[in-house]
Amino acid sequence: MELPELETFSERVYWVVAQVPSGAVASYGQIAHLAGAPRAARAVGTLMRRSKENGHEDVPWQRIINSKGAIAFKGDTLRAEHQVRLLVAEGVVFDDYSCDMDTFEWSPDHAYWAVEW
DNA sequence: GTGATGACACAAT
DNA sequence: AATTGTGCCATCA
Repeated sequence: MELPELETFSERVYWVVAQVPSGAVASYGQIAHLAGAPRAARAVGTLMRRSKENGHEDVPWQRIINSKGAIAFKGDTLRAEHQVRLLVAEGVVFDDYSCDMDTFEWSPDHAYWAVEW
């Protein structure tokens, strides 16, 4: 695949997230880093929450969790359970709203991840 | 332009 | 292990 030339941070984030394969997960911080803003993990969370209304209904938002391997918004039980269901269906093993990052965290394996946006 | 808001991350309790 | 405090930063109002 080719590295697209995306202007805005949000577009780059959505593109990176789209690269995460089924059966794997990635942290907000990892996505922020790959999108060129290493410390913008928090902003990535905002973008995942709003992905649908931003016109990115197809991005696998459910694969983005926090750095500890847990669902980020335990407050919203309904939504959290939905996310876990989706991930389990993809083969990720969850226990008490969290999974083992050593096993399931996505490892980007292409050289172009080193390029600068 | 300015300040408030989070699906974060990390260190210190 | 769980909670609290700080830093962060793209969005939104």
